Amino acid sequence: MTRDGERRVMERGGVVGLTRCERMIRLTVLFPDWAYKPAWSPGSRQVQLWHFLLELLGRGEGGAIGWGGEWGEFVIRDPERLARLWGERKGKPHMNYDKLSRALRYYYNKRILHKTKGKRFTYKFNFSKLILVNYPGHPAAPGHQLVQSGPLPFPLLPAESGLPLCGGAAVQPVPSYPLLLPCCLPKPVPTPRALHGHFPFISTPGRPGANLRELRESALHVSANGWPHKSPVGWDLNHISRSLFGGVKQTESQGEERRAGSDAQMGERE
DNA sequence: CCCGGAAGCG
DNA sequence: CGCTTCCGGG
Repeated sequence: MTRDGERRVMERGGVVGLTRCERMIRLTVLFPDWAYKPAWSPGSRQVQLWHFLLELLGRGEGGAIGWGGEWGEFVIRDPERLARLWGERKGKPHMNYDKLSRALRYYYNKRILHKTKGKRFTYKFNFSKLILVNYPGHPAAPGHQLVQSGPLPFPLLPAESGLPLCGGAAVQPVPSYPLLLPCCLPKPVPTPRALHGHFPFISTPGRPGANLRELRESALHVSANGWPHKSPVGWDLNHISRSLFGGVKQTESQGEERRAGSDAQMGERE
């Protein structure tokens, strides 16, 4: 005997027999498979550093790196060891923390990371720029590898409310319909001003039992696996990557750097 | 430690 | 493009 609405809510969406809490926690980060293809295989790109970091963080890789502090904050406990692991992954045997941290600093402009000042070896993910896939089912979508699952200290925020839906120890109540969808903003954005600084998520209209796949495809032009189509014209991962991270050189010549509120609350603000 | 410019590489 | 390497400066 179960509480109504707590179980079997989203079978069509891919969730079978999970409680609401389980669904809420079973948020998953998926990376495209090119991130794990060896560098020499055709059509592959190298793993990026932030992939690697999330991978280690998700595994609870003891010692070298771990979550700490606020949501999205992580501490590098053993910098040289982390650098060694990173160097092994990239085939750069002379990697060290000095070089790795330079790579991290390049993420500042791209707004993937920023530094939490005062705390040594402590950085913070800007999750509003990361592609997260709310994929509640166990098997990873075809073409993907599961790199992290389980409780995430991710500050997942619905685009409109700005309230955290799920985060680490303190889990907030969550609606019983699909939470978030991966949002890779299409290239011709109708209202760039309104979307500027928003989270790369779209929350569903609150239809219980709504079909995730339908919503994804209709609203976001992504395939069933949650990632965008490799459409003939410029809608592949290169463009996604550019539209999310690229082209943010941000010359502060005008002092017009003020971003629209929603992004600032997880980015610049403390 | 942390920051970013500069150059170079695949 | 996403680092890697190197480095002067704070």
